[in-house]
Order: sequence, then C-alpha cells, then structure tokens
Amino acid sequence: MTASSQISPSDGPTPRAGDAHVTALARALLDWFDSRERDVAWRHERDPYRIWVAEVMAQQTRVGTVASYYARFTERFPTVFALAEADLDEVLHVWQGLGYYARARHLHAAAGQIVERHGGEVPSDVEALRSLSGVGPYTAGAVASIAFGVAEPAVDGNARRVISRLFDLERSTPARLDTLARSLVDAAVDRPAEMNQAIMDLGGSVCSPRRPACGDCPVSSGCRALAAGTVALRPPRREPRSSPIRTAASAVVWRDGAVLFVRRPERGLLGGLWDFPGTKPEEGPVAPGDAGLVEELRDAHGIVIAPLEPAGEAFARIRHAFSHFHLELVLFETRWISGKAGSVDDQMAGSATGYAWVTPDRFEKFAVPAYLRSPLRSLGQGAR
DNA sequence: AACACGGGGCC
DNA sequence: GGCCCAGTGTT
Repeated sequence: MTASSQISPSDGPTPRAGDAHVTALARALLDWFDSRERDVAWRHERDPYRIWVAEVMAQQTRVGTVASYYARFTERFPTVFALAEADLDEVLHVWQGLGYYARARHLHAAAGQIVERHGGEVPSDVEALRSLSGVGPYTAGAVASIAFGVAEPAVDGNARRVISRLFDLERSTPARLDTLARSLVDAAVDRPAEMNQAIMDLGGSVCSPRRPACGDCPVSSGCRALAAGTVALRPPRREPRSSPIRTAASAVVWRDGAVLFVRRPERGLLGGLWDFPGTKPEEGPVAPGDAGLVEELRDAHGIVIAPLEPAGEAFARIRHAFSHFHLELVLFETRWISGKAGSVDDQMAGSATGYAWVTPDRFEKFAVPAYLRSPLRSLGQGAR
C-alpha cells in the first residue's frame, strides 16, 4: 500500500511550502523511500568525502557505470589528503573511460582547496561547498544534505523531471525548481537527505523520461501533470543540437619497439589524457587520408616521420560519437626518423614533457580516450 | 543564454 | 546505429 490514496489533487496556482499538497507529497515520498530497496551502493556512505566523490561521479553518468569506478577511486584515494597529494595524471588514469574529464581535474583541485581552507574536512556549509572547483548547485546541495543533514535541496536531472511533473511546470527554471524542491525538503522535517534522495530515486526509476510508470508511482494522485495529461510534456525537451562530422588523422609512430604518446592540453576535449599525435579534427565528411599528417608532426611536435605511402593503408578507422560532434579518426602506422620528444629509455619523461615513448606492455598505464582502447589492444598484440 | 564537455544504455 | 541523457564552467 502506498500513501498516495491520502493525497488529493490540488488545482490551485503556485504551491507554497507548508501547504497541504506539498505536505502530502513529502510524506508519501518519504514513505516510498523508506520502504524501498536501496539500489545505489553509496547510499550507505557516511563519510562526506566519499559522498562528495560519488555525487561528482554520478553527474552525467548512470549509477551502474559509476559503481566500479567509485570502488577503484575510493580505494586508491581513500581520503581528501590522498587525493590532494596525488598526481593529476594518476587521478585521470583512474577516471579513464568515465568521460567528462574536467570532473576529475576539478575533484583533484578541490581536494587541495579542502586541505588548504578547511584542514582536510569537507565543509558542511553550502556556500563553502559551492566555492570548490567543480561543485555547483546540485553537488553542494547533495553533499550538504546527504553528508551533513543540512536542509538544502539537491536538484539533478531526475529531480527536475519529478518536480516539473508533480507541479506541472510549463517552464522549469532553476529558481522555480529550487523553490519547490526546498518546500519539499522543508516539509520533510529533519530528513533532507531522504527527501532529496527520494525525489531523485523516483526520477531514476518510476518517473522515467519516456515511459513513466504512473501506475506504480507513490505520488500519482498528487501529480498535477498526470491529472492534466501533460506528463509527456514535462519537463519540456530541449531541441536536439546538430552533431557535425569531424575528421582527423593520427600517427602511430614506432621507434625501437615503442610508440609515441602525446599528452592533450588540460583544458578542452579529453583534457590531460594521452593520445597519438595528429591533425586537429576538422569539419567535413570527407576522409582526410594522410593529408597533413607528416607536416603536422613536424610543425607541432618537431618530429620527423617516414613519409607515408601515397596509397598507404590505414591501420584503423575509428568512428566515435561525442555529444556535440562525430569523430572519424584514421590511424596510420609510421616510423620515427628524428626529433626531440625524449628517448625510449627515458620512461619518466611522460608527465613532465607531455611526450612519452611507450612499449606495448606499458600502454595500460596511460589514461587514453575510450575510443583508443581497441586500437591499442591491436598494437599490443602485434609486436614490432 | 548558449555552448563545451564523454560515454554508455536504450529502442 | 542513431537517439537520449544532463551538472559545471566558460563565454
């Protein structure tokens, strides 16, 4: 049995904190949350540091994907101090494959800020949290409420959908969502953590984007969008953005049984990850062949490689979808002739110089974009 | 206000 | 194989 039968639909204008609709919603959501099997491992966490890490990982990423990364990350960096003292390169390596690498960079930077400003203790104050790198309104509210019991809303994408539907919001602006989420948190006396998680979990399960299971919903009788028949319209979908095709060529440069890795700039796409040297992705559906590859390595890296055969066969062709463009990457195997970029023996050159000659047995020690994993496996199998 | 920023799951 | 998802920082 759910508490939904106790909720009467209200058709009034703007709901206010403390009104009967909000009170009934809050009670039903808490009842539902309390009776539910918790399906998220870190919901049992009490350590603010670990809660913070989990919330940052959960941004933009499904919980099922996060789980193994979370286990590895917290094992390798068990405390704020461990994270603050680590090399960014190693943090990125643990983060490899999770995407949105700025999160890892900000997490690392924020650990240093917590050590400096707060003696290594994650702050409970929302403003202090908000001033940390990579901590925005959502993460600040989530950590404050879940780790410290502070009565602050935490509006992620799931909460946004749930609230937009419960209150049938035509336009769900951040300010509007914050006000309504806060009213629910305030109505859940002394249980802000459970209230926020109930809302988010509902959005992550019953109140899904496409096929909400309104028949199983603990607050269906208080859902104004359901009553109005507008569930599918709440929240309004953002119009899809165009995703142009960009093409690029990269070089697998062999030298004495090792391959040249270059470190990508910390800012920007795949920032701080290791990559093959090559041309910049340029718009256009036409395959670039090897055009410009030899010149690019000479001009950008001061490395001379053997000229590619005119009809040189590509080692691999990769298609990878980013959220805002499609990458078509062609890899060519080639030989080093001359140029700086350290030596094969100097294995420590990597992080400091941005260049590393890497033998296949060490490929896995480098953080690379997900789309290079498969080609790297192939390279490792055929020894040169 | 609009855009940059990954990768995986779903249909 | 294309579509969808969605916090924070930057501009």
